Amino acid sequence: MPRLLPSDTPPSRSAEFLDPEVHRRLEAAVLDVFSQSDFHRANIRTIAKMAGISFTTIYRHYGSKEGLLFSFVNDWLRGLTERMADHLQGIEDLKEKLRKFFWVQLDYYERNPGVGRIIFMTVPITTWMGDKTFAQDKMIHLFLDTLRQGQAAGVLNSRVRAGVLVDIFNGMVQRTFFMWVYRGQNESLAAQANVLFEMLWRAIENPERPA
Amino acid sequence: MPRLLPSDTPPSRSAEFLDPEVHRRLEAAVLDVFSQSDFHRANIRTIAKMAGISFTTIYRHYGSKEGLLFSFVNDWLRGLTERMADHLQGIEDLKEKLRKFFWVQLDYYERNPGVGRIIFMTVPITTWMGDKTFAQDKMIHLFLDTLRQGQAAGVLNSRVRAGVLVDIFNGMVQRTFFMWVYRGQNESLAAQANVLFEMLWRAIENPERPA
Amino acid sequence: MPRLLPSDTPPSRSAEFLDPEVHRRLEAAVLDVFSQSDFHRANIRTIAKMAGISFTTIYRHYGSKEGLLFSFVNDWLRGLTERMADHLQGIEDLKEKLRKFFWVQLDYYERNPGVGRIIFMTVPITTWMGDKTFAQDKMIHLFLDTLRQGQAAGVLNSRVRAGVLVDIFNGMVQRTFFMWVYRGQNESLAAQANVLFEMLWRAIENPERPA
Amino acid sequence: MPRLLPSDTPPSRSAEFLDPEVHRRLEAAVLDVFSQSDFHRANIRTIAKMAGISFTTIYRHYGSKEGLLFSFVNDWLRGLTERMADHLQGIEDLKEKLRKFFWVQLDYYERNPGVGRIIFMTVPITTWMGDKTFAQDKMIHLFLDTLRQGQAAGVLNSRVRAGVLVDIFNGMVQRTFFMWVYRGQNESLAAQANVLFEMLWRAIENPERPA
DNA sequence: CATGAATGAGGTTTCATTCAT
DNA sequence: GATGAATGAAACCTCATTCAT
Repeated sequence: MPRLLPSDTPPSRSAEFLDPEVHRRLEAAVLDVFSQSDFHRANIRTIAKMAGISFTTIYRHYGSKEGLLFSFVNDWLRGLTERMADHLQGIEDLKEKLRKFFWVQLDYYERNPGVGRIIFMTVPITTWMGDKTFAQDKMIHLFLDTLRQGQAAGVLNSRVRAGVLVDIFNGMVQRTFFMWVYRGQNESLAAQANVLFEMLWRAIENPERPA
Repeated sequence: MPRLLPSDTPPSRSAEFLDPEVHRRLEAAVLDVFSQSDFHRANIRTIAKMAGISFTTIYRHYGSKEGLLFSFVNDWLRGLTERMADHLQGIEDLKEKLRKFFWVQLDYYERNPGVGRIIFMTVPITTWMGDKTFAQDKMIHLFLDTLRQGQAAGVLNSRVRAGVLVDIFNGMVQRTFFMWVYRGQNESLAAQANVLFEMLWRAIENPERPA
Repeated sequence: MPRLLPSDTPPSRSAEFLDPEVHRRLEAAVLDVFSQSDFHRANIRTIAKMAGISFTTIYRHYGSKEGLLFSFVNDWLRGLTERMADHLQGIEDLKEKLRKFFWVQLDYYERNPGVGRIIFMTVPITTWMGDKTFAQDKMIHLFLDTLRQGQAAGVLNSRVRAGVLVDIFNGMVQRTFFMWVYRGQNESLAAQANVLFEMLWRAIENPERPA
Repeated sequence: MPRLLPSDTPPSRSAEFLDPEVHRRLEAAVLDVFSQSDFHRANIRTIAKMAGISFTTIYRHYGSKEGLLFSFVNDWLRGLTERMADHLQGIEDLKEKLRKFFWVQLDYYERNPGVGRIIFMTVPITTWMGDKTFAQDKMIHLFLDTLRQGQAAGVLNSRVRAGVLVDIFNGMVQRTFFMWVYRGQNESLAAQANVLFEMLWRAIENPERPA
């Protein structure tokens, strides 16, 4: 069964030696605090107290407030990426692949709204740009390859770079998640995946392709 | 000719009585500092020095760091909204209207990349949610009405709420702007408007409509 | 009839040209604010508002917060001095003179507790030392002469400088006033004058004098 | 030998955990700054610099400018009280007890003129009234009891409350100290104790007592 | 190693005082 | 001359980060 919860994945970076139980408590605290308050309002001492450790310990393991957040976000996104890879297995059809790609993301953020809030809402994008691993997002690269193949095969619109197709996808994920939160998280997010994906698909498919 | 530069629009809030020249310098400083650094790194004292005024004066007029930023962003967005209204005049065709809507935004942010950086990149979305005027964005409401009419007329996809169409539009604007900056602001942003809009259009148009 | 109320005396310094009615309101405000709060907590803007004038006007007339206070305290003390001179007239006996001297002060501060609070309680002594007129207190000089005559005549203790006798007198006035306020201003201050003065008298009279 | 210098007594309040050496430097700085300038002119940052610590540390330990001053004044006065208790031991005669009481104070303030300046000159009395420990001055209470016993025994004037006798004493101490400073701290203050005390004694002794 | 104390930066607030109208 | 805006200083407060034990 695929990994869903962040704590199922081992910590990255220097956190290797943090006691697993402590690591779990710290993760919960990070998720809670950073998802509830803007990055600059989030207080490391509060996080430390919630995790039952001293804030100095956090510093020794993660170096800085950003380091702490980046480490956990990487864990979380790795979890998402692994699940994505797992889900994409055995799907041959490009459209179905992309549909799945879209659905897995919405489903993940619906199950982990705190993670979504952190990535899309409480932390400014420029902060992510300071994270080296941000640019190396494996998921994106896998996705890009798929899209390029689709363009080469004439299925997808090839008038634009594949990156643009990614942008459309991601813009949709981000905006959809944000508005879902903004409007109160009422309906299911994943349940909207199909109708949204169909629109997305029409956006990126090759308009000249013979139907 | 339409208003393009932020300073062309009168200040909002309590800034009414700030000397126009000082207001212009302050605007330049706010634009500079907030677009270069994350919100929490932006330093009010630096802004005051750049604007050649005392930082107490800023506080008396704007009340807080957020107040300062919100005030100018409101000015800027009002400028964008006015320009938008100006440009949309006389366009009857729905598709052309939406195309214009998309283009004006990309063009605006290309000309005012600092404003775009502030709105989309350096300030977390949750901070904007604290701004009362954020939700009252007139531009969005105008846009929503147009989209609803399009749905009613069977031109646009009516399986989703009009809000979703807005989300797709805005997600595209935001993501496109961000990636444009991220990739170095090389090509013209507005120049991509048409090809991107065509994709957008296919995403939102009514798929069952007889062609 | 002797001058009792501060406003009966004309303003000093540069305040000559302040409208008499404004001057009266300003005096009331100064008395109120400086007697209720420590010097550094007293707020010039509050005073100005209470007096119905702009704080800038105060600055033009009095130059500074200290200048404002000094000016009125001088007016008030001049009133006390004049009344003192008035009362001492026609008293030949040294002891009766000193008794009167003591009584007039207690009586004055009982009637003008705000003035007493300002002089003895809310303003640090060092602040008074910055007031040129402080050292030139005419009342003290008149008093000193009287005491010196008493020493020369063998009536008062001449083992100490006359200044010391003044200190004992003033220390008693100040401490008595302060404790009267501290204990709630219950009994009459002037009513205690006689019993206190008798003690004072025994302190300063020449112990070797044949009874 | 009795404790004389302020730093010989342990710190009060939250300062328990301040490094002793730092505490000593801070005490010196507080003594210096607050004795030279009026309370409202005293600058915490200057004090911090002089003490070689960060001004945040001062705030964490003392909470406010007043808290800082109150803490040290309490230390100092505790030192005086202890020395007083030490000196009064073994004195049976009331007059000698009071003489000692007077002398110890003058001697203390002569050795610690900065403390005297702070208590009597640079800080307004009303500020002390905000200090809870001000009213609980143990020294005063010890003294009061002694005076009451003297009144009961018919040695001291019992026409006035014992509190009045304290007032006379304290008024004399305060005024004597102030004028000593005002006149340039030339002669020894303690050396004047005896002649002043004899005057004081005549003021408070029972005038009807058979000699 | 883990911890709490100290630090420095900077947001916020209040005011006496000065500037410009 | 009278006024309000602007200034600069400093108290106050919080926090990320570093230091020392």
